[in-house]
Amino acid sequence: MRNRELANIFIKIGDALEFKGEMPFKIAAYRKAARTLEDLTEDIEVLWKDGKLTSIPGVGKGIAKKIDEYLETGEMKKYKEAMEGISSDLLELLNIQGMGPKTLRIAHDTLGVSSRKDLEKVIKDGSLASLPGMGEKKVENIKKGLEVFSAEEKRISIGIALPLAEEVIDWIKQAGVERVAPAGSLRRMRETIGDIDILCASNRGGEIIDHFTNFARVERILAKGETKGSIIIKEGYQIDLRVVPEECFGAALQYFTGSKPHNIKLRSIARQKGLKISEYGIFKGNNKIAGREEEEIYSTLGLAWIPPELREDRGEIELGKAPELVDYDDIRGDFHIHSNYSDGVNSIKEIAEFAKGLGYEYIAITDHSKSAKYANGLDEKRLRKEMREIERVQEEVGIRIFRGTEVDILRDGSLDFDDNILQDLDIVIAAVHMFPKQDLTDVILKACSNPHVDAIAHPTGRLISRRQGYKVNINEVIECAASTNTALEINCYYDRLDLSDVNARRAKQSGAKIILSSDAHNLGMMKGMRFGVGVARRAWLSRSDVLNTFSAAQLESWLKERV
DNA sequence: GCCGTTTTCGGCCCGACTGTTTTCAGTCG
Repeated sequence: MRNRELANIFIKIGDALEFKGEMPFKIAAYRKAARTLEDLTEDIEVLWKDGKLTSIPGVGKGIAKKIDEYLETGEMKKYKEAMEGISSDLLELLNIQGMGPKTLRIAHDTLGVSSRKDLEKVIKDGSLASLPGMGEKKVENIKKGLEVFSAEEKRISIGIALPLAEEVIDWIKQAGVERVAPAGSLRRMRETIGDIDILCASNRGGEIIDHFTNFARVERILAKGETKGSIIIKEGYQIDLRVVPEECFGAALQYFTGSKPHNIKLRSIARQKGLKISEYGIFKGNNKIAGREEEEIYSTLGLAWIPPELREDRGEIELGKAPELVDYDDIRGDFHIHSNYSDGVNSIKEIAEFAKGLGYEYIAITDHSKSAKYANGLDEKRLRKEMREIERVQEEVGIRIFRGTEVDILRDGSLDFDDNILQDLDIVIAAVHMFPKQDLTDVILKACSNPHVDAIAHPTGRLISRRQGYKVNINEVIECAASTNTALEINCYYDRLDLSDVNARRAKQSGAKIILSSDAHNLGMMKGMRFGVGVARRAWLSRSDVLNTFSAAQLESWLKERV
């Protein structure tokens, strides 16, 4: 899979051309192609071999030819040409807030700035401020931007951002406003969030913003005006609040939810109809014809309302109607929970009662297997004991509990338990818990092909905040899962969200079933399911793709039939 | 460089804000 590799090349070409002052639309074309490639569920090499490159949106004759050249020869003339006299260190500087292509160009040409160090130097010695069009304040902004830039990229997991946003929304509501909502990538349920965007309807902007900036954990107030406030809280996250009049709320919500490519496409549709969209509404000439409700924005353009999770310009607009997506209310159970038999903190009974309180029809208890020493993994004897306890609790609490295990996949692809005990369990999820340098694709494929394995847990092993995951060709795993009718897990723990939305969408297209699992080690973690639902929706999964929407009886027959 | 109920050329989303200017360019979302 070389999609990302090609996407990165086109991103660099875009940056390089921007630096060189090339036509903006050409630059946008490369970036659009890059983005499409990143999101593409098909393998670019397959499309290439089939001669279907130009069927990819944003890929025309020109870019197709460049992809062809690159896949054929490993090189791309256009890339070399664009990068002539330009280093990656230099292009990196374009990511600094306040530093655009024009500013970088002039700093490079007149002061020889081509790296972060150079930039720091010309800020310090005042030469940057002396350039035409520059001044002290601009330099100060770039300096601040450089500080943020240096502090590593800081995106927050949705699992941290969403509860935080809800806390802030509660605070804003105390100022006596009704309509307050998250916007931006948070509302689109992206896996990670840059800044937290919140939108509010009121005619008392200044007053609301004032109240907002008095939030308990404010560290610094960045901006405080009549319509917009911006704070940084103690944890280091930026939160922006915008206040608009009630009659603009829908338009503003649509606008600030984005994504940018989605909005661009909507606006071009509006333009074709002789309309104009802004965050204040849809206008025909000077007449506002929509804006209070978000649905109006879409319906005025002749479209059905589109769920925020889909708004990425990945075909959701052309579709004409919203696809049926799995919803949090559809979730009837949880497939991956640890009890105090291994490394969880709660008893099976506590878990069962809590699950019942969540409205679940069933859960699976899946403690670690014996090799997972660090997690107090169960040997066969303890697992048998646990199975008996599960049966008792099931009777007592009155919720279906599947007797399960999260069995370790060992280095040679064999499982940590033998068939004798696996066949006595209701559900077996298998997982890798090691991080060797070697590629684990074959190891996972072997486990996936084992008829006793019903699902592969956290298939790539990534942790959003701190590790990439093991070396694995996830597309091969997806294909294998589809062909062996083995489910793939979306692990809903906020720092995993593994599968990612892109991989989950690939899984759907391959026909693999998906399970959502909290991987809970305590009761609170069981509520993390909603983050995984976000991933599933972003992956366009419908109810029939997700086993958690099945009834207990349907599941039992699925588990029986798949072997 | 892409693309097509204004089609194979001539368009390509829109507005706010900022800081530098003295009417606007650059940057951002």
